[in-house]
Amino acid sequence: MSTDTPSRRSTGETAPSVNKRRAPVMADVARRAGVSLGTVSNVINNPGVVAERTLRKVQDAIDELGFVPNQVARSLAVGHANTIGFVIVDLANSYFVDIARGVEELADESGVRLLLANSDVDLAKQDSYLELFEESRVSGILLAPLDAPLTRAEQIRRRQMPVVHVNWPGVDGESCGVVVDEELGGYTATRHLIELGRQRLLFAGGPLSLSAVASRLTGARRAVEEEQGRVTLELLETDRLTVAAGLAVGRGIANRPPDERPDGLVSAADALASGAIQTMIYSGIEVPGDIAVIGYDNNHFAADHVIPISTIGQPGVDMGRAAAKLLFEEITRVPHVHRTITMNPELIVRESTTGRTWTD
Amino acid sequence: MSTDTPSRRSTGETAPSVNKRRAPVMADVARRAGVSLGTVSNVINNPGVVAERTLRKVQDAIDELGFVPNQVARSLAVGHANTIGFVIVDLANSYFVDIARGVEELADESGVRLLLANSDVDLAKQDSYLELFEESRVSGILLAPLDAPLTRAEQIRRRQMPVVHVNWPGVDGESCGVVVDEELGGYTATRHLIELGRQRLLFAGGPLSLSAVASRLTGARRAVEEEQGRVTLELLETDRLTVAAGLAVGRGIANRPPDERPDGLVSAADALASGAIQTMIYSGIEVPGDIAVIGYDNNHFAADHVIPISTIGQPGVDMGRAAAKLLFEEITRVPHVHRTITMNPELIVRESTTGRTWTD
DNA sequence: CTGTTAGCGCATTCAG
DNA sequence: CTGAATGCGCTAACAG
Repeated sequence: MSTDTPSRRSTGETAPSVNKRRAPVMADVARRAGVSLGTVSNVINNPGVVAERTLRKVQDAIDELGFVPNQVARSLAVGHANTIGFVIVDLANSYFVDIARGVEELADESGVRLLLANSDVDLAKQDSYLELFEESRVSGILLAPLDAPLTRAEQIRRRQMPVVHVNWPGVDGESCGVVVDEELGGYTATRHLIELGRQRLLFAGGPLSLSAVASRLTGARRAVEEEQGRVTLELLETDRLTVAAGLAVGRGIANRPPDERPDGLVSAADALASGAIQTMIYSGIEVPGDIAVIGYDNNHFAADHVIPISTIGQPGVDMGRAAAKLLFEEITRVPHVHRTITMNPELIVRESTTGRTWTD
Repeated sequence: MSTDTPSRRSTGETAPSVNKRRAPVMADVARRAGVSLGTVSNVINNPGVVAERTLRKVQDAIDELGFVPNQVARSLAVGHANTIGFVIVDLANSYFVDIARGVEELADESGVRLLLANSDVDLAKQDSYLELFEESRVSGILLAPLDAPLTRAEQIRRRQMPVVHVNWPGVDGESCGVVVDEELGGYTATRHLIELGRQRLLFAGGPLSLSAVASRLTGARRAVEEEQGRVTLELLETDRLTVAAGLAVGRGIANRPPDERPDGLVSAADALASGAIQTMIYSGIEVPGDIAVIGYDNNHFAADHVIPISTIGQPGVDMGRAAAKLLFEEITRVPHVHRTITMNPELIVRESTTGRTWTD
């Protein structure tokens, strides 16, 4: 056995082609270690079953050759990949990144690899990635879908590939999903302001065609109705849930006569709240003195705002874990009825409602 | 040929086991269409070569069976996957999401699929995903690495797997990389304030151990030195590049006597600038009247700020495209010397330096 | 404990 | 243009 570099064949090649070093395969390792192919397979997948001495011999051969097992071949042989795929509607939204983090935690614990794909709010791309994952024979697929018919996902599910939805309830009785109780979030936010004594509330957010916004509004209305007329709720629908839209909301409020302004603002998103707060402060309105403001989403910047923003936090990481758990159940065929797990949002109280600010 | 549901065998099975519907494979399609396996393969990969009539027959069989080609088997047979992998240091940073978008654009155009993995600023995870991609025999790997030795990446590269770095220069002469000229960005930002007539500048950012921050500072110093004493530059190192740190910066400025305040603030990040602007406004300092502020990164919220923030934009999408292009060159063995592509940042002028605000 | 062998599902010759 | 045969690299029996 030659001890020189294994990367170069000693058969004087006459062909002008590049001496393209073929990646070493198991057979090469077996030959070099002087054992059979099956044994090499065992040291990789079943080390406990092979003799210490053999194991070391093979390990050395692997190291010397720089052998990297071919997952593709492995997957073909075992019939599935030890991998799950996650198609995400919008990677720019930290909420989904949190979910991905949760999924990954559980995947790690289960020794499963997680592959991500960003559909970027594009149905065609979403479908394309779903197909890629199906064709790649991943063990299962997680889908944080965009607001559109999920025919491709259903099709895939019908072909026996486990698909679990995140931030979407799933098809009743046919698939699993993990969602957060948006209505409860809207209720909780509004209730918080009411308990602080606010009585003239304004709900800002939109478009209402977004089911999340609509649910939050429903929750807000329920909280107000419970007060039997002691509290009013005004609705201001916005085009989007952005800081820019929030600036406009704040401007609108500032332009009213002081006694016609709300004393509490329920904002359907932190970005909106941020914009509103910024313009209101700029206009001399005290937050929360004159108007208490609560946001929604617990975006990263909410805590670091001039006036830290009270908000409703979504348990992204926990949702990801829950979704991954459901998926693993389906993958391992653990008997379970398809269900939708609804998680509770969390009230996070900061200065935009309670009044202590960094200036104190 | 029975026309009833293809999913159920008509051979009365006596086994109690679940009637586990095996996913249809090419052979099933071939049998159903009454052609051979090779022909089915052709209609999928080489439709032009097969007769119209045969093609339709096979297509129908595929549809009826719900056949989904097995990429794993395909990859094994052809020796590689039509896929590239992108290991991203931090998905929560929109800069990298932009890069990913650029990569995907080019991948789409090339008919290559893109798989993402989030290393989440964790070296172990970064290595783990690099291994996954190598074992999965992707065509090539893109790596936006964290600030640590890239031994695993080099190892992989040495095994003939193309690896291109993004936001990292690459190993000189051995690998390719795409970076942005941070020093030029710092220079451009500072030059902008100087051209607006500002003379007492403050550079805020840190920690300086971050090479990006250090380079931006170097650029800022160069711009000031060119003025030969007409302009001064003060340095305020921060712990982090967050809104919270920016609030502190603003507070520090506000607490000074007015005549000791800078008249221009070069902030190493938009988040920092945002915090500073918010506290300064809150304290009655005019922006940009008293102090012009420029940020860095062109984060999404910079444009939607109370006072829209002038900033230095990094061409994330273009960087992604450039990196993908380099990778494809390596994959297709287009002869090319390994090189580092340095892209130029872009000055984006908004109200925090020029003075028009939404209140006008 | 180790060696042998038969597929996994598909692409790709090469004949017909 | 179509069909039969061979192999991609590995796992999983099974036999030794």
